[in-house]
Amino acid sequence: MALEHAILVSLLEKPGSGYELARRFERSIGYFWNATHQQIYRVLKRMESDGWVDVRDVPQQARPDKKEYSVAAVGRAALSGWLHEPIEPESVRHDLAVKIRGAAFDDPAALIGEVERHYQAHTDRLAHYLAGERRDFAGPGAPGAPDPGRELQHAVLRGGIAYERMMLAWLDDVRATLHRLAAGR
Amino acid sequence: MALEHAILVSLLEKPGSGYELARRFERSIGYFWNATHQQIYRVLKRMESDGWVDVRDVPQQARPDKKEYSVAAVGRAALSGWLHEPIEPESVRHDLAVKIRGAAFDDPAALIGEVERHYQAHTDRLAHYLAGERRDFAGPGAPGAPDPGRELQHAVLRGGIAYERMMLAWLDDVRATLHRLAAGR
DNA sequence: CTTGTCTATGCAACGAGTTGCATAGAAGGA
DNA sequence: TCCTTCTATGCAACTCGTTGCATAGACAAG
Repeated sequence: MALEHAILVSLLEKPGSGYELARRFERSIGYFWNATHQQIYRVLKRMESDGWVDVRDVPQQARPDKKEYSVAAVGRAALSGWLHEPIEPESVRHDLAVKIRGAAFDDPAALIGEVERHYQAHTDRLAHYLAGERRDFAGPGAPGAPDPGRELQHAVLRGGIAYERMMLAWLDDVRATLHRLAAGR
Repeated sequence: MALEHAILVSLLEKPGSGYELARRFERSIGYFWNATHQQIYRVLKRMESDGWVDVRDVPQQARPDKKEYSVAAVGRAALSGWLHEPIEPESVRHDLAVKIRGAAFDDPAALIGEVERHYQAHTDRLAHYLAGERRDFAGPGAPGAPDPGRELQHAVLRGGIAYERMMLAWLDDVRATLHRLAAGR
């Protein structure tokens, strides 16, 4: 399991509450790792009792008080340990691929709308990534030594961009295939 | 949940036992959907009691008897229903992306070996896909009307190939970034 | 001759992840 | 004024998925 490690990374980048983490997972981080607030709260509790994170009560006006979490030494060590052990071939789950193969036993043309919806969703996501890239990684970076955090975040973002572009090309291919099958019946 | 639907598609393509399904999930299908034999057996039980699949006892010599499952009318209808309802933005989980961002708080250079291992794994997978493509989709196809099943399986395979190529390019990019960071310290 | 692998199915226990619900004050729109 | 949304945390119940183990005959390698 790596949700705890994803949380550690996110908290190292910037400490925050469970709620804030959930929002980050919805936005930036959620594009390569997602989790609901329930999961995050539960895991944070465990991480706290294991001494991986420290908590600090932050009173607020005009909104509920929050608990701000930050990474403790033990958590940093745990992350380091995880980083040094190999991980394996991520298990993939592409619902759409199952649907496409399933369409052979149903009406292939009925999938065209679905594929177009996905095309649109990936177009939006790509635009969002590109906007983020322009915003955060436009200039040549600060003078002097490169900031590893910034460089690595950019590398992950470039992966997201490459993924979306690949998906768009493939979805276009799939759409053409579905049209061809619909025409040739 | 769509494991049941993945099983339906696989059984429509070819009826088989739980064991055989598990092997298919390890091989071809498993590249875009994975499941262990336990999960498959449990889900098959439920699908059977729901009338989605039919079972047939097949005695064998020199090996244990098996139960061959095939899709029943109810299962076909269930699949059709699922195919017609929209599915949503697959939740992605890229352990490696978490590791890369985490490396900023540890030693980036220590990740180079890991990235190279993944590069090798994706290279192997790409070779496997390409071999499958040559084997199954080399010729111009049977004369006359195109076979939807064949066409759609090929479209999914092209997706796998595009994915692996994208991953290889990105991993190369990541490796270069890590080298750059390791040098500039 | 023993050990290991392959086929084939399954139970039990656990951990991961989802869904529904509850609370509660502040702010903004119909 | 009422309804919804946002912030913030959490419980309870459930389903999904993984891991370890068990059985058992056939066959191949050491």
